[in-house]
Amino acid sequence: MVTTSNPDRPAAPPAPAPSADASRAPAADLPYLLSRVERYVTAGLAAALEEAGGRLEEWRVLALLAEAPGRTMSEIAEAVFLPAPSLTKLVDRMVAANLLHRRPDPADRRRVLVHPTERGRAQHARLSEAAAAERARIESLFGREEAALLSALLAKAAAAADRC
Amino acid sequence: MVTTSNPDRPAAPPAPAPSADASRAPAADLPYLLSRVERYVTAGLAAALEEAGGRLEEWRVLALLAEAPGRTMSEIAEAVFLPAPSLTKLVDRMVAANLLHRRPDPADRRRVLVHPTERGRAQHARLSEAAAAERARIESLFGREEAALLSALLAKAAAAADRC
DNA sequence: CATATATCAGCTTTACTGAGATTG
DNA sequence: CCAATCTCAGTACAGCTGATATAT
Repeated sequence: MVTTSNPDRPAAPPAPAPSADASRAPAADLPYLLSRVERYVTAGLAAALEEAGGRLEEWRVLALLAEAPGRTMSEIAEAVFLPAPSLTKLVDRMVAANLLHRRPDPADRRRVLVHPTERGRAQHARLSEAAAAERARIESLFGREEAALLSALLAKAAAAADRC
Repeated sequence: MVTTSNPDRPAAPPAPAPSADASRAPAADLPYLLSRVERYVTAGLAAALEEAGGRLEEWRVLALLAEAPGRTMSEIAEAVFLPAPSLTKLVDRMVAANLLHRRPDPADRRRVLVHPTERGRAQHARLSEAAAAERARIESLFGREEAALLSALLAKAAAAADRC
């Protein structure tokens, strides 16, 4: 060990400061916890979808269009957390795979409306099974009531963020 | 093009299905809401830190080491959500900027223990001011009680995930 | 000898940026 | 003429994978 006369050791590694105010500690603040839980949940969902033969972003696009077909590229990009150029490439691939097709918006021909194909809907149904199973696993892990409360709080937070 | 008699139009774009069970809708499920709120909060935090002259990952490393200096690369990587090779490069840059220094672990010389320098601690203090201001903004936007409840639920969820 | 830690190196993917084309 | 939408091209950065060096 030697300890090398190092003055930088105010806390033990496993339990840093349980008595002090936890609002200062990175492990307890809201942004950090959000990132940590989001990473865990998203990684699990991505793994479940991968095992079912799809990708997370692909499933998000299909789920959005299953809910309401005919969205513009801008709307889709915002909803699936992708920058516009990245979404263009993703949709290119999904069109090539016969999961989507593009159609110019008759009301504003600058826009392109994206629709799922028959195969896209089938893929969405297949992937949604895997997603539902994973969601059930997460809810059971977190606790049904806690998960429901968490969703409600996050929905309120998202709405507040949308209002700016 | 050619309209091609396409039967793909089951729902209207603006209000898809307000009466049906919302558990199926992507906009209401836990993984999606987590990602959405996490993106918003993280983007705001990153912007605040950028304005204060730092980067998000850099601040996370400094905050972790302020709490408990002398962590290994593996521990840091896990805590700041970076793959090991990326963290190596980040620590390289921070060492070059005189924010950190590496020291071989005397107890296990495969390991490297990373410590903040004086300048690193000063940078951490500076960035933490910006982070605290942004956190206060978020808590006020979400509501103090809601934010506190959200943090508590996320902490429980993170603990459950850690237990596997 | 097998395992763990950290780094390196090559490849791939993605994001970012600014430009261009089309339409409103 | 200006703004908005989408796409494209070029650059830079990050991630992934496997390999390497060192130490346990």
